Amino acid sequence: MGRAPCCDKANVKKGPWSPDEDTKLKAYMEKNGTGTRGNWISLPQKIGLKRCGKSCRLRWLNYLRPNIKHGGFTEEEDNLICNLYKSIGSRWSIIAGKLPGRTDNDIKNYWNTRLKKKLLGKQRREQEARFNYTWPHQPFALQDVANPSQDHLNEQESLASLKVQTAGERFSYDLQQKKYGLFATSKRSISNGIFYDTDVSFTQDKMGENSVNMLTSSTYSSFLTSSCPPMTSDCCGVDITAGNTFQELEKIRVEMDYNFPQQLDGLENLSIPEMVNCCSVYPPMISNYEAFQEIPHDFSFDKSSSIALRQDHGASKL
DNA sequence: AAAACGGCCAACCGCCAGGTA
DNA sequence: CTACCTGGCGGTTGGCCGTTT
Repeated sequence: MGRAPCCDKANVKKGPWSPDEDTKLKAYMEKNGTGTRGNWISLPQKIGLKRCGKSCRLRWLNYLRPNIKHGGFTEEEDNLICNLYKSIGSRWSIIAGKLPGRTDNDIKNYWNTRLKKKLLGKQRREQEARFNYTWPHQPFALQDVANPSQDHLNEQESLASLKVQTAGERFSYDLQQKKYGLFATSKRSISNGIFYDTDVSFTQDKMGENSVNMLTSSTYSSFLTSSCPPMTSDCCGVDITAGNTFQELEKIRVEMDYNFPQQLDGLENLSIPEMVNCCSVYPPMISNYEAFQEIPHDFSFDKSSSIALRQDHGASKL
């Protein structure tokens, strides 16, 4: 049983507001203000609008109220939004609070349609300059688990024995987006030179009874070191991040394609090696704000092996 | 010329926290 | 204390419109 609707949906107008409706709402608000609790719900009836109270509130706050600015974001505003997003994420109302005359909705739209791309492009250029490396062209970072010194084996020859050594952050549950599928890593931390991607990939309650169960995993720890055991999980399943073979990943991808076709984020057309390549090093193709965080500065990129290394811990390849 | 595509943005949806009866 | 209600919020949708094919 769902919760009761806030208004009678059948008798409520939806869609764009007419000038007449705007005039009525504006006149009332300028005369009375929002006042006390309960005003929005009862307001449409008072002024003869066939609108939901929440719709009136939104229209007033985002469009009709005085001193609202639309469009024409300045460079200063761009920088402020980017910096705030990096530090607090998608807290649009708080960000809007720092930008007089801007609404959270406007800022959200502006971020999603323009600023995100702008910032990502800038970050990518900076990182390419820093590593003197062009991101999309790195070869796969593979390792023969039985013989760790043998990087770059031909995956066609021994695919089954090759394990994905790279980040795998595409396969995760995005805590920000609350979505399953191929998304940026949910949380990354570094300890003793080892990266940990905390990925809640699939859980039983969301997957449904006919789906495979996959679990919370701590990526690199699973085979790079025994000192950091994988995180525990209350459901058993398959670790779909680092440590999986390509064949295992391919199987998972097919499952995901079937169960979550909307959420593959464009990667469904890539081969598994391409997908892994896509997310093997920063910057991943992001969907949440953590991907905009600074790369730790003790991080370098080994162009010969295309593996990211922490400078003080060369043995801990990623 | 028209169909397809993609960007933009207003508006909607549903969840949640906090206030109130 | 608790159930209910409202406002606030972030994510998402859908329609409009300009551009490309």
